[in-house]
Amino acid sequence: MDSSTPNRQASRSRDPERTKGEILAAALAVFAENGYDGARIQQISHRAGCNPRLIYHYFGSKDDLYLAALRKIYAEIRSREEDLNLAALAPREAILRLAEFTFDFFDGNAPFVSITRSENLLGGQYIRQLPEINRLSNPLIEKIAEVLKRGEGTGEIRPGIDPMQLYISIVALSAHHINAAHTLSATFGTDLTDPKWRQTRRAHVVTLVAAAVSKEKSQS
Amino acid sequence: MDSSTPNRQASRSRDPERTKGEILAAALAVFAENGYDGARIQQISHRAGCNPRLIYHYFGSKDDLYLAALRKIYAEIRSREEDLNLAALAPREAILRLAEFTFDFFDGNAPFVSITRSENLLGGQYIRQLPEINRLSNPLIEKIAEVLKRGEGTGEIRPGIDPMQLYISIVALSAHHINAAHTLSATFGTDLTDPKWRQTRRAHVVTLVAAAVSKEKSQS
DNA sequence: CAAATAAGTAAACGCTCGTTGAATTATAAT
DNA sequence: ATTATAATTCAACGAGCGTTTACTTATTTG
Repeated sequence: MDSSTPNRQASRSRDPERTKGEILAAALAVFAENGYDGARIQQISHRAGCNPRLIYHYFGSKDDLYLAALRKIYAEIRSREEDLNLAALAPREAILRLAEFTFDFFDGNAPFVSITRSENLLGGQYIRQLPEINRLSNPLIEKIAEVLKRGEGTGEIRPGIDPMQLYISIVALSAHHINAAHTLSATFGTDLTDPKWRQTRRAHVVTLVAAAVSKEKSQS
Repeated sequence: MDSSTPNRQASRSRDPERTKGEILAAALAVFAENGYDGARIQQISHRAGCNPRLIYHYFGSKDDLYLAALRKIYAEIRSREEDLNLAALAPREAILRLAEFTFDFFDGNAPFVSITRSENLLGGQYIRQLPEINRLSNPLIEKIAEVLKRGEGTGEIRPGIDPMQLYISIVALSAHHINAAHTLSATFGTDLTDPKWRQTRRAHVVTLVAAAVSKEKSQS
């Protein structure tokens, strides 16, 4: 009706895909900043610039939205993982490249680290509903195993290193100072979020990994 | 016993110290299991076997109770830290002992790991109110620095290792598989909470730290 | 013993938040 | 245009939870 123009704010243009995407992106940010329990539906909808009702229209519930966010960040990791071409590198170089890649990935993806933290706080009850994550992660371990085996053959790499243990160690060294940045910063009186500190940390981690996998020269 | 002297013998129904202690212990467990937001006052009081009102009677608010729990777990770490006598050990042995100690400490203190996780999720807003934690942690770094310096002198330890970076690495290697047990278990299809796996992990971490700090034999 | 004080209880208030019913408006098809 | 469909909005419900008021009961003190 043109007789009574509603004076309310101009309504959103209709673009379900964009709205859906904006909700998911906002959810990712809010869940990352506040965790599952701390995140507010209102906050997410506000950040997405939409009505709270739309979240239920498109995603059903807070749980399902969280699941979608979880699925998204792991999909992103998966796609990045494929960029790694470990088989084409010399064994020792491959491990170092993996360490650098992993460090930089976490360093530039605070939401991933945060949501992972939240999910672990919840006892993994949501990630357990996403069986595809397991299927997509095993190939990486196999690639690492292949690199280690190759390195043992050439004598570059100390034998007996378990690929999954090594990868978890690389993840640990790359993620924990982000995961526990606030408590560690308070504990040691140093700002672990400072880019300079992160740079120093990166060098330390790479050096440590290099020393850990390199074969020692005939310890007598 | 003199009947006129105030006797501290506990009466079943009235024992403020015991009640206070039970509330704090219950709070620790519940905060650890559910995080700050997920923890329920009712749940804590039920676990403590007391009326919810008593939590406010003794601690004031949920925030203050959480602060008390946070203070308690760090006090426990502090007291255990003192058991370490790094200066009395050979440099390389001292580092390995520190790694073992740290690993075992986290392995046996799930509440500490969990509450630390919760605190980081909250942006460190509570630990920032406990400045004593910093004062009590710096001595450890200084001890590590002394050990590393000594090790450089004897040639046992590779020069140039930063003590805080090393300690954070040890913490990372010891804590991350606990912190992220659920997501990593789901990701790799392996139960990281299994005691056998933890045993394997322990050996891997110690070996890795040993290789990382040991001086390489004249790499040309 | 009587008064004072502290421990412990019962019940509800007020607010927040996830969620939903139902109306409204824009877009697409007939 | 008319109709159908789906996107969007509005307002409110109902449950849960931190917190508080007011009360009861035990212990201590003079």
